[in-house]
Amino acid sequence: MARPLSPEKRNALLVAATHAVAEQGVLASTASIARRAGVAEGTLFTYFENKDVLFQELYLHLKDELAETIMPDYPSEADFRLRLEHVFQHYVRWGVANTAGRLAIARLSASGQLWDETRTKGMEPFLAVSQMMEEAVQSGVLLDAPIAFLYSIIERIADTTIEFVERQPDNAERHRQLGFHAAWRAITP
Amino acid sequence: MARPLSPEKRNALLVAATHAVAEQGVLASTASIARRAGVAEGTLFTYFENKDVLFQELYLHLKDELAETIMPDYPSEADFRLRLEHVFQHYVRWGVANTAGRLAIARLSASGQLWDETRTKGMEPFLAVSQMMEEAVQSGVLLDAPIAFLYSIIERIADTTIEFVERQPDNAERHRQLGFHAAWRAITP
Amino acid sequence: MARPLSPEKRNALLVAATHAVAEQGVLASTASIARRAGVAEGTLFTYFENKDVLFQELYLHLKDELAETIMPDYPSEADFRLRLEHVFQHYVRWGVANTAGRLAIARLSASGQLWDETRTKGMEPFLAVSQMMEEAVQSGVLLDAPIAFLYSIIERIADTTIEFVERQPDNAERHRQLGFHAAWRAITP
Amino acid sequence: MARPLSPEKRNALLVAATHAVAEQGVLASTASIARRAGVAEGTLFTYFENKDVLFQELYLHLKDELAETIMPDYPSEADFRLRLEHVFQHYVRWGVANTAGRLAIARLSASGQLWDETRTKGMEPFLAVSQMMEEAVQSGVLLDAPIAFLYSIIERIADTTIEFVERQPDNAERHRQLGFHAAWRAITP
DNA sequence: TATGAATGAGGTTTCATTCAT
DNA sequence: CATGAATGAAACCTCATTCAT
Repeated sequence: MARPLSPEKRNALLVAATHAVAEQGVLASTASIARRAGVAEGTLFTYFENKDVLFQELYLHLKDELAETIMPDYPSEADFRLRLEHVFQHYVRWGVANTAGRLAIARLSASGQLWDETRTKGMEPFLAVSQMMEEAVQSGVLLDAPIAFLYSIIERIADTTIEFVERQPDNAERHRQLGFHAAWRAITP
Repeated sequence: MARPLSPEKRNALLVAATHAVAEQGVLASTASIARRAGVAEGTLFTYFENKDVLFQELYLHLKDELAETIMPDYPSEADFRLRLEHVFQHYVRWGVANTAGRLAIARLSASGQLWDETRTKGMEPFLAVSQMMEEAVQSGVLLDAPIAFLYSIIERIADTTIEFVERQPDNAERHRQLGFHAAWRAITP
Repeated sequence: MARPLSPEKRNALLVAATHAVAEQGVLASTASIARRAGVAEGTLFTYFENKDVLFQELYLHLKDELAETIMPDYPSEADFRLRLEHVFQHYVRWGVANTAGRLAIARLSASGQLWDETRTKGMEPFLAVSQMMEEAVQSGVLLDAPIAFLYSIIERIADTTIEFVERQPDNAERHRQLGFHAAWRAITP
Repeated sequence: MARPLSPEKRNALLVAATHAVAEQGVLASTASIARRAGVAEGTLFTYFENKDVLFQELYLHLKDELAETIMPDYPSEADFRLRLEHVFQHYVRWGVANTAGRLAIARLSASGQLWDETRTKGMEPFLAVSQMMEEAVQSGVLLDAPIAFLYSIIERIADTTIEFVERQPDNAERHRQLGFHAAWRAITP
């Protein structure tokens, strides 16, 4: 079966794309991404049909990575607050440890080049979280609002928290607590 | 460069750029912007040195527009909560009435093409707000956190609010109240 | 109105394309055509939307050129044989004087890249000829066959004649007479 | 190169190439030909040194196929007219039954990519025909002209005949007679 | 030998910018 | 100053060919 498609090469391309997009946004050239990944320009196109598709797959890859940080030891039995704090703090942890990934997601998300379908697919791995929030809304623990609204608020406050942890790493712990408290207060009655 | 002959033309270019960037992000071509503005391709470059500069000036222009919505009847004598609510609700009002402008700001802000200097300049018209927040922190009304952190949270919750008002215009009033309450609770002890 | 599109430049591009296509067929690169025409690579695309369109327009341009050789002093009052001989001999004259043009037409025509619409349009300037042939068929001077069939035969014999005139220029006159006699006998009962 | 392992594969490639060239001319990609033949991209190059060589061999292969239709029961003892009619009608028969092959020959022949050597080689299997014509010229049955000229005329009229038989299959017989009569009249005094 | 991923030169086209009009 | 044709670097992508498997 000749040389099989190499997962390492595909990964190298995604990593290269992550950094390129983090730095230059969607203006990053396919040539620069290939160079960074250490493959020929043409090779990029055996792994990704075209630049647009590369961006969609990159977004999904990063979301999956994030999900893998958050979901594995998600405490599905704990109380709502602990579960949310788990999500929040793991989100922040990933964001801090993964500046490029976080930036790339933000750049792609706001670029105007992301397909609706991609955005929707990117939410799938977090299904358990939104289900939990739905329950929490019904039980009166969370504000009576669309969960997308509540989720969005948490996400935004987490993003802000990440930024401040990065700006002042010494105060990391304080910002993370501040951040979660703000988020929790924001979405509870 | 200093005082171009036609403020109308400059404005038409900024309006065109707003819509083009809202739709296609920084990949919008200068030609498409000029066409939209009803001027020749080359004319764009007599009003803006190059594409990068156009983007910086567009960002500042939009921030100024936003400031003009928020600041004129800012109730500098009212209590902190009222002042903040003024800012929040006017921000939301502008955002809802100015989808393209809001999107363009978001796209530029996350594009990786915005200069730090531009970002800083964009905050100047809102000086009174941050001063107020600083006082509020000192007087214990707001959380003891960097005001940039608090401001960022408000901004993000306001953005989220705008999105939901746009998605469900019928529930506009409810979302605006929900939004402000969430923001207020998030940043107060 | 700035610099107007230059007919000279457009013509230079068509001439360059004629020679490039005559030499290398549709594999001729747009870059090589632009270089030959003495313009920048990008300029080609301000005159022709893309390579395909260039080829269609080139074909029509060459057909027009041919028509201008044949049609101006077309003896519409002469008898059928004289009229046909006029067409035949002028066709041959143009072909001999215009090797590149003739080759380019042949290459394009057999390339599989020519649109049906283009082929149809290319026949318009020769309307008077096909009308004459139709009359001649009805009056019994020509074979009772589709005129397209008859026309095609004349064309092919003329092409063959051109080739032999080119191979043996000394026998030009003889070949031209031979060619027309063959054609005339072929299509008359 | 000399004796490839699988004549079936080589043949599949030639058949695939015939159809690909008939449809897209010399712009047909080697990948598309390989796919059509049901072999891997690289395999094409174990059977044909490169794309150019593939085209030359394809042309010769098709000419051989044509020769095999015409030559086997060539009536070498019949009179000139019958012999020529045999050639003409078998040529037409092959062309009608082999649209792709006929088109491929035409595309290659006019592509500008065919080597002179290839064109010459392609005429070899028809040697008997040109010898017969030479005799016929000498005996005064055919026009006193270069036999290449006469042959070319027959070929062109046969091509035209094929086209019209394809366009109007109902009139096949009529067109074939019309065609041969035209050809015969064209080349006899 | 057959496969198809890998390569990178080169193809077409876009586009920011310049400059003749 | 306004125009838009002209420019050519550079973008994306294709594709003939090579080569590891």
